[in-house]
Amino acid sequence: MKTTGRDFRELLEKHHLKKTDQRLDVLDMLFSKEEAVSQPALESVLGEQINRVTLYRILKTFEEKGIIHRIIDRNGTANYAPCSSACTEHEHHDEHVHFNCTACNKLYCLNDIHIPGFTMPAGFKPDSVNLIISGTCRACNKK
Amino acid sequence: MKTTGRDFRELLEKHHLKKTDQRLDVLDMLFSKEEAVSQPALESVLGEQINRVTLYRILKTFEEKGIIHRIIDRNGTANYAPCSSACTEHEHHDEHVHFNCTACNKLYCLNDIHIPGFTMPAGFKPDSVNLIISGTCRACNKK
DNA sequence: TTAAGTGCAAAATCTTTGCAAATGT
DNA sequence: ACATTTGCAAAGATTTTGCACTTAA
Repeated sequence: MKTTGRDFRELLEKHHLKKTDQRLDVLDMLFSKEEAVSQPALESVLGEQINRVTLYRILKTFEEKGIIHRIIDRNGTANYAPCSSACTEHEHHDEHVHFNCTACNKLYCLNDIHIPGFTMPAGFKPDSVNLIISGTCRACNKK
Repeated sequence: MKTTGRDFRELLEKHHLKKTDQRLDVLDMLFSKEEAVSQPALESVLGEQINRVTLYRILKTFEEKGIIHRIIDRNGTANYAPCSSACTEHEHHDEHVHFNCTACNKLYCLNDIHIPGFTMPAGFKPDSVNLIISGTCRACNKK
């Protein structure tokens, strides 16, 4: 069940979730990568160990608890990545930029890029900003 | 078939597409609104007149020709809106900001808001930027 | 022990594909 | 007339739901 150095038991405990092997596997996969992981990727890697339906439910639970956040890429596919520590059950703060590679389709979290404020037209009240830059990533540009 | 003042026949002609009633209906609906129209909305309004499969194909064709562009909203649902005149069959230039209302779920094109440039990490080559601001829109804030 | 979590089957959607019939030019 | 476009049926994919079984606490 646990394969990386990190232990996620206390993370689950903090959110009053039971520490099942399936949940630990999902956390293991999501926290071990630099980039966000697509739902299809999660399915193909964890498919042997976790039922597809269970995976849906785990991802939904984690998102509601503020453990991970969902980013829809330019194809409409769901991708998941760990939340910053500022996220709570009630509000997500993931206002960083994402980079979606048009070649390999990977979705990176660019935590260092700052999103500027925008002046909205009268009557529009902004809550959050979602910014995805498409292009070719470091790995693909080397090929 | 044609219900608004505008006639889209020459638009279709320009792109070497046949002027069918179904296509004119879709153009009619997309060009008559300030905001982008979701695929479900298109289906429910045009469902009597246009087969669901045909709608998929029309939207795909229009997008490929650079007549409309697709915006995936925060739920992963496809929305469509007319392209700016700068769009061609080969390249889309729709780098404006979209506003997705969390109450009514409408997706507005905010053509006046400028997207700034971003400094990318080494190795990442950006092609396009997709920026969606979520919040409550003018209409919903009045309620 | 028992509430929470999982797996399976099946339903409900969503999207694509193949082909025959209809339509625009 | 003929290539394009549409509609239907059906396949494929994705997501949700109900319920019985299992497991963590």
